[in-house]
Amino acid sequence: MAYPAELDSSASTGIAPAFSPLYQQIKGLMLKSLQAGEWKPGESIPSEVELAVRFRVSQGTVRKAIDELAAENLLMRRQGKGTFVATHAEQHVRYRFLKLIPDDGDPSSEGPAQRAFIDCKRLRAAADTARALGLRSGDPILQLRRVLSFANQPTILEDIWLPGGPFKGLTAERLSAYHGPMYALFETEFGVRMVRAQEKLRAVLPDPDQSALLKVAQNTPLLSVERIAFTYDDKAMELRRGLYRTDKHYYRNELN
Amino acid sequence: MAYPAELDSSASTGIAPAFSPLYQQIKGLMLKSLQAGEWKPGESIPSEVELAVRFRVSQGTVRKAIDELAAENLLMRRQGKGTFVATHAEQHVRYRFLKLIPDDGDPSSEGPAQRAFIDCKRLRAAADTARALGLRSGDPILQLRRVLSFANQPTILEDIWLPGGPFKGLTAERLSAYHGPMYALFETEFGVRMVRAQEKLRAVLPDPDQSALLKVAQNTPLLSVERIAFTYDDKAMELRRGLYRTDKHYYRNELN
DNA sequence: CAGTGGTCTAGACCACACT
DNA sequence: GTGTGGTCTAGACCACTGC
Repeated sequence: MAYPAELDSSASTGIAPAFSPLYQQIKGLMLKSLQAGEWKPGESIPSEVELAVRFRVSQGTVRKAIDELAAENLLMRRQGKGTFVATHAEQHVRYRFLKLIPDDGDPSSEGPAQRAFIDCKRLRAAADTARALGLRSGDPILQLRRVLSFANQPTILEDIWLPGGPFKGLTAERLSAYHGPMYALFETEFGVRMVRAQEKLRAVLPDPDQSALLKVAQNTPLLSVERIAFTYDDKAMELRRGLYRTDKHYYRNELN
Repeated sequence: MAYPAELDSSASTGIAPAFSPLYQQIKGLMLKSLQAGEWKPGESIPSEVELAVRFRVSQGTVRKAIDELAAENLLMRRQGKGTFVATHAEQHVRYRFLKLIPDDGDPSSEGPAQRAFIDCKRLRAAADTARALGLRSGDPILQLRRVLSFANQPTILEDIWLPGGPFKGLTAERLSAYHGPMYALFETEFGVRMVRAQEKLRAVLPDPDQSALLKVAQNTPLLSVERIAFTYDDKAMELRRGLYRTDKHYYRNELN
């Protein structure tokens, strides 16, 4: 269990010493362990004292590294139990990235979403899709389309694009068979953990296909939500275009 | 400079001891100082060592309190200079709550917004407005309407409701004369600092008035953004309904 | 009880800004 | 140089969990 101890001696680089605190370097090493799958979603990581020994620093320094990773929702601390790798499979963080809330404000009032997969095909990336995912035009990708219904009303229409490589073997059947958040399945089946995402929102009108699938009139304004989701290494691993009905729901955002 | 030292002795309450760490209590005291205006936006607060002496705790404990306040954007730390009360008047935090970004992604490309105040009247709060602001129906409130234009194109139509009491003396003239973010004026002129806000987003169609003011067709889908903004004590101090054009801009959101 | 994370302290030293 | 925030350490003790 000896460790490379590749901590920045801050010499020999010559140009741009760029002071990096110890705890940042520890954080980087821990990120590597997460990324490499040494610590898997839902599992506990070694205790603070163990890590302090391993990295040859004080417990306080390890602590500060963990603090930051916890603040970024990569780790979860539980007093008395340990520190755990965050996961999309837990009850109370499910749908962490879904900000659409029913008007009454209680997400549990309408029960879980009903999901219907309309489509799942493999094809070659178009230019814009490729760019968004950091691929090259023509690279193999996977395209999904699904409808989410709440209280038996179609509410969300989503088109999803995934890079073909990491998601080899993903089929409509496996998606339909899986109960729980899609990102939880990505974690367990493909080792892809979505860590962070950015969304671009617009108000749009649906095209005929879309209005039919959502069962709304064509002049119904809908919320367009384009999401790019990133993994540990800040690599884009999913492009998603959602169309949200907002007559009985709203998109909630907190500003700080 | 003696201090009340009203730190939780954690006795005598009887029911629910509810352990509260020292740094949380310090944080609470500092919040009071902010709220009371002892430390004003833009100014520096006492140094960590001074505060440690004042509160009779170690510097590390003060530090942790400040850390949390800084994480909530109430304070700003600047190494070598000091810790400052956050403000909406600074260049690099201007429009912190405005998430509408031009399609090219560069908020500075189109220069500052042109503002035009359409309306400013005092009236009595309707039931729903009153509830949102924590007032009673009929309480005096102030209603504003303005249009923000980017690159000479009307882009945002906003209706704003403010409680009459704290904003006594606010007029259309003062608003028009002031150059800079509206929230910065609130800070300097009325001692109201907006700290946090929540927004509800929907896709809607404009009514005739709205479409005329934004110079768009009536069947143009628009992004409706309803915001409630809060001050230090988590008291709602502003209700704002915005209509955003999203043909050349998008609403950007980061998910963590 | 032992093991975990959480708090608090005191002191040394570093990086940065101003003068 | 002085004063500020930032890092790192070592140790003591507290709160929570589960055996």
